Amino acid sequence: MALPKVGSIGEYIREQRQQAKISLRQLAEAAGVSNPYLSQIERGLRKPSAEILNQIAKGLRISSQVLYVQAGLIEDREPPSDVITAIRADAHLSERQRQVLIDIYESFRKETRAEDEQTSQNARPRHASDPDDEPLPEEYLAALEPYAAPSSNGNVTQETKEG
Amino acid sequence: MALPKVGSIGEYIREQRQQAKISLRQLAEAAGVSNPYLSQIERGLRKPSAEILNQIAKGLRISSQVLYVQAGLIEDREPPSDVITAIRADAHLSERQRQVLIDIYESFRKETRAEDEQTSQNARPRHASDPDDEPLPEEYLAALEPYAAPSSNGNVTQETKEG
DNA sequence: TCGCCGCGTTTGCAATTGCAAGCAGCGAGA
DNA sequence: TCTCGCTGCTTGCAATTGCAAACGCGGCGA
Repeated sequence: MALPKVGSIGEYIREQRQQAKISLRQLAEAAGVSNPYLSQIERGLRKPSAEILNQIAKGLRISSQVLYVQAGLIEDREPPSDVITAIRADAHLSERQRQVLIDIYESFRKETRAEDEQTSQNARPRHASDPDDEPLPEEYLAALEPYAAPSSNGNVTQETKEG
Repeated sequence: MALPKVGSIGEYIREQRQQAKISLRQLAEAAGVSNPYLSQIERGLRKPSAEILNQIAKGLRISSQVLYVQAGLIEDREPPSDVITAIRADAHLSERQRQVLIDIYESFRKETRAEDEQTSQNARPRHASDPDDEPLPEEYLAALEPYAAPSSNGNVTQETKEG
């Protein structure tokens, strides 16, 4: 249902606000938005941006994702079921880390499949480049480098930093 | 502050787009936004609304949540990642492979968290006696051994995100 | 040498967001 | 009665979004 239901997001916010027994102005201040604007949002006259939505969610102490779903900004809670999807959906990982994990995983899959190549239905090729003939390049080992250190150093060194 | 890094969302989109090997115009059409607007978004000149972000996510075939987190629209205090759940649920992996993947993943998480730690006090405090802090023992490297084939090409594509 | 096509970018402009200021209604206390 | 203080709502207005049109650049075939 693509239908944004712009109105319903406002109703939902109002419901939540009244359930929390706080006034429009209180929520507005807690959320850091102006009172009139919140009023218009609740009545469906304005379509708040995600930033505002996020602040309102904070003011209401509810998950912003719930609000986003209500607003139609997130399709639905689609929990990633398989490993690769989960890795891809993990926002905590850097792009490189993601790639390393995926490639290692795929290599593992291949290794296992070679051992018992009877259960391979569930396997699904993810990339156009099927890494069938390439072992893990040293890039991956480089990514693992911090862990290859002898046990004299127990700390993890960052590979990339941004600032 | 959460330091939204509004610019980084554009870079991220551009990265994803180039990784998918599609042109700006193609993505724009797939996402249903205008080409110039997408151009401005990618260069950080415009801050796209969540609606646009959602459409771009669809065009890129990636999770919109990831984009929202990148845009700072969702606090990344998300539920503990489904990556581990997915790994544990994967019947094709051996127990040792599973352990390797999980440990690598957790180490990655730790690195990233160490970077984020300045901005969010929500990060889990880590003590030195925390058993999770151990580096990967050589056992894990042994598990990776078959892939450690020393290819003579020292070609590591190092992507510096920004300077 | 043209013309054509695709790439990303720049340039105005309509539409919209989001806010400050102000308005009307209601209950409490003097 | 008047006056606070609170509720939510209406009204302009600056700032921003998002787009259509047009631009410069480079490659390719006639």
